[in-house]
Amino acid sequence: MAFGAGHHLQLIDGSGFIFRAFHALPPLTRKSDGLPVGAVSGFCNMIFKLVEDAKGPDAPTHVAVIFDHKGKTFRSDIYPEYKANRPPAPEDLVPQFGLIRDATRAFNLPCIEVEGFEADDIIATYARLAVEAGGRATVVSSDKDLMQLIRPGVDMIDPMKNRHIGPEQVEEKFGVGPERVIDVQSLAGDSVDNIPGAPGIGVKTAALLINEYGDLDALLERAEEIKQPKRRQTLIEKADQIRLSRDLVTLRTDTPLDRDLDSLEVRDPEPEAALGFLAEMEFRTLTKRIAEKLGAPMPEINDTPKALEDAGDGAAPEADPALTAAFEDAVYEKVTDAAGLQAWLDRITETGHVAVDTETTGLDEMRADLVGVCLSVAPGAACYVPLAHVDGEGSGDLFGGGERAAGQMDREEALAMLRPMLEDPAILKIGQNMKYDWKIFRRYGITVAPIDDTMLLSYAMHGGLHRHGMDELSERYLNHSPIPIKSLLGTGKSARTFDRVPVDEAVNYAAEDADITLRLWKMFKPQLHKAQVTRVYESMERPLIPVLADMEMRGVKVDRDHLSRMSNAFAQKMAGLEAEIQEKAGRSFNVGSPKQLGEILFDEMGLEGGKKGKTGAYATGADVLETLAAEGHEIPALVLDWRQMSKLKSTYTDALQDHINPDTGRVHTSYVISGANTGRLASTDPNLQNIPVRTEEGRRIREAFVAEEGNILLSLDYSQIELRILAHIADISALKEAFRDGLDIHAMTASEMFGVPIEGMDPMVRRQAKAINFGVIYGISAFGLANNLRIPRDEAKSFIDTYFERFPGIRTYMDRTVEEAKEKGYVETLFGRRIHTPQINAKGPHAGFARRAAINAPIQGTAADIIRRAMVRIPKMLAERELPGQMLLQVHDELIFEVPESAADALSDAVTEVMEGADLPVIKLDVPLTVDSGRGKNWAEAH
DNA sequence: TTCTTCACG
DNA sequence: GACGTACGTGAAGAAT
Repeated sequence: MAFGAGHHLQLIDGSGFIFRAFHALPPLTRKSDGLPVGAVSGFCNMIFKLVEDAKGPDAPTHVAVIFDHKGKTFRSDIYPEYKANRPPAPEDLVPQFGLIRDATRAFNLPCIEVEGFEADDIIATYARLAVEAGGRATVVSSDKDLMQLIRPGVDMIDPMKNRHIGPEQVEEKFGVGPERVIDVQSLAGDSVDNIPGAPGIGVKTAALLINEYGDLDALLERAEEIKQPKRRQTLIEKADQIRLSRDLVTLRTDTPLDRDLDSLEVRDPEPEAALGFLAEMEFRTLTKRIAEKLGAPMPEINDTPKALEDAGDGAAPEADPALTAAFEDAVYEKVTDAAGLQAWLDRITETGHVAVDTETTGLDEMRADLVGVCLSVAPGAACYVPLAHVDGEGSGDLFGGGERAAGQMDREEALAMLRPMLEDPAILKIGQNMKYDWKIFRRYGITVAPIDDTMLLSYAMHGGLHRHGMDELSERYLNHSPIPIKSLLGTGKSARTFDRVPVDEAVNYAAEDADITLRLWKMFKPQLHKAQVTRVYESMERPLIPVLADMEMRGVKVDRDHLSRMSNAFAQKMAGLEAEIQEKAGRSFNVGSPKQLGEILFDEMGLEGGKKGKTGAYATGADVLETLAAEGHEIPALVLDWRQMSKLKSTYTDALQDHINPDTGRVHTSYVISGANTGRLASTDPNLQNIPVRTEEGRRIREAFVAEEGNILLSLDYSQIELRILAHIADISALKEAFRDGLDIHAMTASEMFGVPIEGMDPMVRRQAKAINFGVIYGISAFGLANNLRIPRDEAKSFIDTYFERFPGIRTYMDRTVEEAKEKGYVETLFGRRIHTPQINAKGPHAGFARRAAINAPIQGTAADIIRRAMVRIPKMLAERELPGQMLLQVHDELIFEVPESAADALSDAVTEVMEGADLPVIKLDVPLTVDSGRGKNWAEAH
């Protein structure tokens, strides 16, 4: 039945409630892990009360919970300063935004937001629609801005005070009736929202004037008649500003809406979902009350403080049988037409979340084409939408094949249908390695949001225990081995691309991936809080996806000719060296073969110092060859030269040319968010985090990384960030002071250790101190230091002893960290990232590795966290300040930007500010973070 | 597929 | 007492 007379729409101002409840209610945290849930609790109580009260003739027949969409609204376009002086949301409130949306869905209530509009506009629009349809509406809010909506058919309830707001209350507040509220607000302005109004006129005066002249237009027209000179002048001079204020305070009643009134019909809550959520929040009383009300059994609540629980033994958590059961029984549907797809979209709207997976023609997101899309809404319930399969089994050649396969939707039509769902802020899109799918959709003009990523959920919770690929996660947590992609595509020469896989074969593989992703999400998401890594995931993993995707899609311009010229030069030099080496060796052999080289040097030539490794081959690494060269042998020195040329040519000057995208002329790397255990990123295809810099010849490769015409490359890097973090974590006051005073940290260390003055210090002494400083970060050992400094081991040991004597805090830190790892099974960064250390209690040589890794992880990991935090903030900041220029690359402690020359100074200052403050507000380091910068037409100049 | 080597922070 | 080590990565080429 269509919404109309007799129907009653309840519009709940979700966003308004969040802020009011957060500030009005005492702080409340979840017992097991300290997650702030005060506003969530208040919200659930309110919802419960509304449901309770909703009996009898006044009961709402339709209901919706409305939220502000994040980001700017149309009001900022009219007036850029609108809400510009709003401070960011309190740290404890941020995680509750998402939780309250979760709560809404758990209670089976529609959760509505619209990009570019405020919740108030949506409420105003629905209220208008309800009245026009002959029904009525009740606004549930404490926000005075909504009082302008009150009229016959539109009521208001204050959920905080639990009282009705009618014309009398409005009169009390504004001195006028609801229909004149806009006029008063336009004059009085609002300092919270930064609405200017008429200077010097507050609500009292505004009401007086409006009551005297009837309405705002009349007042402005007859402003000359005002007796008080000051007031008169203001109203005449500021008429435009007052009209602008009116545009800002007037709520829009034409907000574009995805859902019509009928779709908001009241649905009964599903006890399982609602109680499950409440139990997860550990609201004992409320869970009990609602369980009774719904006539459902009280779920078990485990609120044992996490610290008391045995954690991190590496064992897989017990799986919910619903998630692991019966992959064989799953029925995967092939969607071939619009009606079929619409049915799935309807299911998704109802569920509020969906697992999404794309199938493409290749692994390079910048070049691969979309072949199909899979969707899953529940375990075992998934579909595949084939879009671009071609016929012709095994005929990727010139003849036959290439015909579009039958029974597929048109790609544009399907994407047009999927787009609203993929961009709907109220529908969560879940992916495994979502950055990949995000980029694919982005190339078709769709920006997927909001998103969750099972790979990153696993990374946040299980970092260090195992890798986070889908096959691994599925086997480990779902006890199911997915269909290998190779069984469809084949391997080697006979491999085909996914579009050549027959549709019916593709359905099961593709849909299974979406199914697995959904099951993993259902298992992982509720565990996030218990693992106490919600903040890590929410602030350093999830928001990084679009940031990195943008960087990768932008790419960096590379000068092919420069690389090509270098390749030729290297080829010539190598040929010369090769001839010389073979001549001196007396026979020809493969200079690139360590095995053959070892045999030449140590067997045929009989050089000393040949050591065989565990595979029985001689070691011929650079350190071995350097020792031999220093003894005066020619071949090792020549081989070292040859190796350098060979490395630079094959890995860089040749390979980078192949990575230049023909469409963009730029190189697009991929960052692996979950690649490194410590929280660092990894860069692949190509790796742009190991472009040479340490040798003169290698550095010239950086000249090939250039800025577009009129732009420059800007490099900003953290100075000594890991040592600063060490100084903070280990609380070494001498180091902290040195950093605060901007001293040369290695010289200072040497001075402290050896009692020599910094002035006129022997560079060798400083070098040794530097090696020790770095060694400490790596979990120092006498052997390693001796190797690095090429000094006897006992000498290295005495250095270390001296160091520990002078800085006893370092040893305390190392012992404490190893102890923590043994006890808990993980170590933590300052921002709460957990790195598991499953090998820490091992015996044998493994133990040493694990020990040093545990010592290093909090230091390297904290540095990685800091730059991640900066990277998440930078694009927002650049957009807010309207600074041109873009972030291109990250190299662990360095960010590289491309920026118009004219904006370089401004961008450099702004980014430096963000980077240097990236530890705030979660923690405040005892040492300053400092950022150095460089710039130039190419990366060599910028570094 | 595994090992060795070497590029980076 | 011997083992065999600096931490974290990815790519190329040879060997298996």
